Amino acid sequence: MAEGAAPRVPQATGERFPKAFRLLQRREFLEVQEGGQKLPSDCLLALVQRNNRAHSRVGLTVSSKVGNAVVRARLRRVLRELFRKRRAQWPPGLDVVLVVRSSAKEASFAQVSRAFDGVTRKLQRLFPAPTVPPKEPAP
RNA sequence: GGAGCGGUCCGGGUGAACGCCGGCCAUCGCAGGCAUGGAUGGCGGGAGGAAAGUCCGGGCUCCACAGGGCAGGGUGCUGGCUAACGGCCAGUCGAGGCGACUCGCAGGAAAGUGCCACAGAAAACAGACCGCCUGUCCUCGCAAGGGGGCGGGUAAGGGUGAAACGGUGCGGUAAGAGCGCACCGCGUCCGGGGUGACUCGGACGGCUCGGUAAACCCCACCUGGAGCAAGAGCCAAUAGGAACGCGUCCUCGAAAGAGGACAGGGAUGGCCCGUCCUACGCGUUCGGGUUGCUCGCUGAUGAGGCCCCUGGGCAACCAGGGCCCUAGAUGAAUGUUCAUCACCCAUCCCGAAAGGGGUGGGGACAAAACCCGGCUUACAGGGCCGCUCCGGUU
RNA sequence: UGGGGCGUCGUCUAAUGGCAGGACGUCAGACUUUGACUCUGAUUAUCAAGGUUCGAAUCCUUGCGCCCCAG
Repeated sequence: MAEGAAPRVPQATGERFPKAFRLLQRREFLEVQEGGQKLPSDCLLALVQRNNRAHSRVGLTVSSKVGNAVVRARLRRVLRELFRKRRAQWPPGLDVVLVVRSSAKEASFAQVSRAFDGVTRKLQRLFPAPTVPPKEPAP
């Protein structure tokens, strides 16, 4: 697991959402879930941990208790859309796992959007804009 | 017009912006030790009728070859279709409905075993509680007759039960009984029809044969196991990995070796047989566990779709021709916003009505994960076709 | 996604096809000045819908829910 060996990352600005901005390995999820801070917000639960990258990455966890495949897919897509649009408001250099609670089963786009903004505010408060990378990476 | 039955089709359309996934082409000494991946641009593609449940069947892959018997499992009216099936088509029988039509795990209970609680006299080689009839004895009574004891006949009647040993009627009898007769049921035989399930007709028997096999079982047929996280390949360094040879005994032989016998372990889902391989250790040789990546992986060399022609078949389906089509992810791609049209609901306005317009709201079930054939279950709203019954009008 | 297992009072568990039992709970009463302990009584269940059977928790079919294993 070479942290500095990332391939060329596309433009970090704009509203694109390539795979480089996402958590893709079970390892990475477990690492954040073990050592990250918990930020609850309505139907969402965010787990945050610093990474040593120039950008933040997000991973989504929607268990089968939330609903059937259609409901889960809709929530995933809505959250990805929100991350794509609001990514610029997030502090850089973070790995975030968003866990969807079962209360989101009936939630509309507006409700999920409100919960997502709650996560954004908490992130901004915990990691103010001139973020200094930590001296040693998390274990 | 009303009520209903069956079949079949659809599952909102168009456009715009920003994104996502993969394909082809081009560019980039962009990343990595390699396998391989990434970025940017262009062009075209991107969920369902059930994609679901995972209830069956098959392809495909590996298990060394996929064999025989037993056990186990599955199916169960008949004939056909199919790669196969527990599926489909046609028919038979049974049940339901006035009918269109629907439903049925629908073989065997006279091969054997088990079970049939409670109630009831009796629950399976029947039996006798009450009752009915009757013989004899005692007794009461003038008598008719009554009561009791000991016997015999009976299975019509009673009550119990899910079920009581053929049913109904007539005759018959002391009372009764298939004891006799008629019809029905049952069984056997004969004849006709049908490939067959079965059916039609006749004769005879004379009632002997309860239910339960989604109880064991019998009969007929089918059946090896696991599953794409199967499996195959690639890569730097360190092996504990892999392959090959060597087991014991006997005979022949000087030896090399040849032949025969036997034991142990393992694979073949279980057991037996058969077949195949040889554990440990030693020697020789080859090379790579894990991580990661690629292929498998999306099909034009398809069990593909349409049902448009031709032929066969009642049909399912088959043969030939024609046309059409096919997402490929792997923390897992389809979302957000807007415009507009069509549909449904509520409400308001115009209008005699038909209808027109405004505002607000609504649109189900459910998302590929190797592929295919079925089954089952879920589903807002709608289109089309055929048929049945009832009522009205001409 | 694939494979496997299980559903009985509020909880943990029993029940050869024949009245669903027990323990811990809960409630009420008794005992006690009160409480605890103890005693007595009550309460409450076969995941759902069909089918087989005289009769189903049990057998069959379909559905629903939960759990486990495999990266």
